[in-house]
Amino acid sequence: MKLEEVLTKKFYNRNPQLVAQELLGKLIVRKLNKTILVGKVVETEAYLSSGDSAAHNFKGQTNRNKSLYKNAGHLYVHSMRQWHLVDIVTEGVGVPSSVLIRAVEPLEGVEQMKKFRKTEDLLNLTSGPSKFCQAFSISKELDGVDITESDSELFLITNKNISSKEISTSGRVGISRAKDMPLRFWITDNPYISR
DNA sequence: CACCAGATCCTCT
DNA sequence: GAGGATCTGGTGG
Repeated sequence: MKLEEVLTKKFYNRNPQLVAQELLGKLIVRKLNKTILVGKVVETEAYLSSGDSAAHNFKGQTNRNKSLYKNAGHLYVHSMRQWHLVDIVTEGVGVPSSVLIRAVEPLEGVEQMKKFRKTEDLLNLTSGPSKFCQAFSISKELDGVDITESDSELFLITNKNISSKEISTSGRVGISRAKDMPLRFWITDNPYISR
């Protein structure tokens, strides 16, 4: 059995609450021309396919959110003011649910991340959804990309499992509607959590 | 075409 | 903890 495996469509093709929790502790790998960046996922949020007024699909499909309607394991990259945010699509084609990557712990390629972020502060490199996108050079070019192949520009691999006892939960942050749904998950006491 | 909301970040108090 | 910077897509006239 291999120690590391690329997370497959099967992994992502489940409800977003479950995927959001199971993504914690997984390694996210970004392949660039000359560098490989690796981080450990430490904070996520789930967005639901229906009944979730904070989700971008709440009012139906538009040009902006069309990637959410793709199959499990595609990226949905959108812009927030001058920044970017990235979700991984969960569940099947036409079911627009996803998991937002809110924070990771930098593991490899830290020097490159510092350049992208224009800071030397390790704790400030990836401790927020747009900080992470900056550090990992994620922008609209990756919108709609399939990340279930090991030759993807971005993919996730298995890692030591996080037990449910190490996971904390709260309402999602930075949104004005559906604030109270307990859909934010993070690894308790990890120093790279946002806010 | 104008308006506005928004899954953020950064710099001060 | 508050306020400003600053950009893009959606909606309506």
